[in-house]
Amino acid sequence: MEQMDDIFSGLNDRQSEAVRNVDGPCLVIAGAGSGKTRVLTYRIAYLLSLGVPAYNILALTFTNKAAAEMKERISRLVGEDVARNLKMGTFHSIFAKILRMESAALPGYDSNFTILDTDDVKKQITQIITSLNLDKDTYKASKIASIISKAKNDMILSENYEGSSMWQLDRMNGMPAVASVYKEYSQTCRKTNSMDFDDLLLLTKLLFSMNPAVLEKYQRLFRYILVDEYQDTNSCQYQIIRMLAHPDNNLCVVGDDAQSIYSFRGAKIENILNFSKDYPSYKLFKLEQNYRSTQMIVNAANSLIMKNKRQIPKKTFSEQECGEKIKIVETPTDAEEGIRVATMISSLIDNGEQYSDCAILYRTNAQSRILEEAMHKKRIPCKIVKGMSFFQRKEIKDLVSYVRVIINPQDELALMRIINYPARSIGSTTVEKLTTLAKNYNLGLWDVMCQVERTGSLFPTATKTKILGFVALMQEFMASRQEADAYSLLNRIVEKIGIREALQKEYTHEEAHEREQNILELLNGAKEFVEDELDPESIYLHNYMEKIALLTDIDEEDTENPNKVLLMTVHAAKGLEFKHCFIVGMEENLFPSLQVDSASEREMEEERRLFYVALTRAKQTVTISYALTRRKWGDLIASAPSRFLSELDEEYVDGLKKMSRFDADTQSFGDYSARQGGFSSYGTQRRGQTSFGEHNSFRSGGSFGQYGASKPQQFSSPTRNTGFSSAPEKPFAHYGENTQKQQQPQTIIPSNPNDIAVGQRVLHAKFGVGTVKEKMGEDANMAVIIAFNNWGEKKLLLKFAKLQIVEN
DNA sequence: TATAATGCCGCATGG
DNA sequence: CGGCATTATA
Repeated sequence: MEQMDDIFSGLNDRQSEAVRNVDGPCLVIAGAGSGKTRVLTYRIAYLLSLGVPAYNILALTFTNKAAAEMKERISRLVGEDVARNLKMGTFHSIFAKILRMESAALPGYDSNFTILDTDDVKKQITQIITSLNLDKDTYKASKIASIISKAKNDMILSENYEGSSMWQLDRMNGMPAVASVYKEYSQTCRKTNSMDFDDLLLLTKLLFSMNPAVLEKYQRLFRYILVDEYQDTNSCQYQIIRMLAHPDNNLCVVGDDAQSIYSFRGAKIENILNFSKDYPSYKLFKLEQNYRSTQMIVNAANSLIMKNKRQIPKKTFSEQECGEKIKIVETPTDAEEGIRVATMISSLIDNGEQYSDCAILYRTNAQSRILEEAMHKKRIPCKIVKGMSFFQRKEIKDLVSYVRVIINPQDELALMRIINYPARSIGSTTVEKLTTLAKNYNLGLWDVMCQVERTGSLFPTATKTKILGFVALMQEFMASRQEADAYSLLNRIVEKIGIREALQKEYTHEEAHEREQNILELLNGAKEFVEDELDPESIYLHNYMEKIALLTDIDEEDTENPNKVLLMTVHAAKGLEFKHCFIVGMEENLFPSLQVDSASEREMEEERRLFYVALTRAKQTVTISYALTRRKWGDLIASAPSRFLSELDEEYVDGLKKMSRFDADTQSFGDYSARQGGFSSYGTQRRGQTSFGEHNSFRSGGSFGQYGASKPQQFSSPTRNTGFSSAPEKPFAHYGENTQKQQQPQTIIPSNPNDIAVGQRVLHAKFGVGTVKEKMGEDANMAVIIAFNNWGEKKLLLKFAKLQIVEN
């Protein structure tokens, strides 16, 4: 216990209470940078010190990174020997292990099931859509995949899908056959002994709810449960936790509702908001002191997040230095934005900072390329985190597919991938015949291949020989998978199938070399895995596969120069911290994303939380930038500053005032377009998105004043420099109305703009009724300032505003 | 059957 | 623009 006293001396009072309170339900609201991981690890150490066996403690995280960090920190506290026995890992990995153990209770599955990644799922669904003769334009695989995923997150099984509200929605959207695709997909998964990521959760939920004895076994095993990032749990995870914690409810959930950013994959912020209802005897601990960021950053972030209505009240604060104000930077183009950021980083370096002190955060991965280019231009070493995941690379997927088939021969996605790669003359006609046979005899593709001798004269002898040769090759691997360790077997596979030779043939020298390096890296990973594994029973290929199936990236920092600027999405940055953060692309239709429905408060609040996450990654400085124009699919489009910028309290921000107003008088936007010269060229218009060119239109939502109508708009005037209204004098003066009233768009019969006069009462689709205060500019640039009842004064361009004169 | 050429479509966010 | 799937051609 003396050791424990030391531990407590490193904690503040709140943290210490949260650590000591081990019995019963407990909710720890951990603000950004408040020492969340510290509390979790110390709590586990404390439990161990009380005599709770390690194997009785279950700790669930969302990311491998978080799990690894926690493992390491606990090992340091209690030693590796003890820490090894903790049940700690991501939801997906822990549940996958349980499902393998209990596969006997899962109809259709055995313990060797394959875990499908998103690409596999899409491929599988594409096949099903084709086989059901559905129109692949109406039924887009990615869309269907996300519908099915959503159904699974909401625990709607394929057999119950028909008649559900989702099914009704499909019908309204002209996709009544999603139900059949879902059914067929589930059957295929079972037939091929495969599960997707959602199944790992859903099937665990089903396993427990349908097998009380199994559930009880795990309830007894997991006597103390800790859940990290509870605000990101979905319905499935929530239910499983609830079941497992029963009846003692020694459940400690840690999270921050202000950082809930995963609703797109089913996370329900209600889970954390309603914890008190689910567990009335719960204890609440709020960690509100931020040890990471300057006061300026914490205050600015608070000023933003207070705009969200749905949240647990808390006041985070910092006792660090006051710090510099947040800087806002405007550039004419996205390319220049990158250069500006690079220049700023260079001057930080000149002042003695390290590259690794800096991170560039963006909303979408698509932004990474141009930033990377800018870094290269300015000779700044950088690394894109998760640009393309290691395991997504073609050569790795190919090799992994061999492993998948060796472990699970029913895995047809993998089998199809490798059946003729590297080329072995089993072409598409042959494969087609084989799949037809499989269908007719209701067998797996692999089974048919094994029995190809019995197919009479269907195949030429040469073809039969090829097939049998492949079968023999694979069987040889299968036979040794319990004997040879993962590394030696993988090595043998690489040699025998001749994948390196195939790469040499396929690609140029350099590219082939790079791809070979990736293969070698996978081999190295396997070698490390085998060497590090202490349990001699867990060094086999399926053990390694289990590990990598749930990995999305590989750590390669150890050997390389770690002093690099990191580029990543805000989502990827969650949980990390950097001395200097550059948040780029802070524009309407990018951040907040184009995809979010401006009218949906729920979605907008999540975007705001995402911005909050971005801000709170920084320890010392935050620089936010946006570009006035941006290339998308090669087309130039206009952007307006993000509405979130105006939501930051001016007190903590530099540059808010200087932001581009685009108003008629300054001609600022016109200047840019002239200088860029790009606007006058002809672009193409696709799918309702407009680019500069034939319509000289732009899809920006306009400025703060107009953001209610921020979806891409099409304007038909050749002048574009005045397409934005000016920012309101007091950006937040009318905030309350903005978020609280979801006004129904009103039907507007636009009056002749020439009839609009000062003093007149007018109706606007978004802003409702207001009085015309001032009329300015001339002709096409004619603008009016209108005082709206609920939205304050707005400056609108007459030709776009669609105003209806209201008779008094 | 293998490779080159063309065409289409995508940009959320991730385990 | 760039990746991937389908088609054209040898």
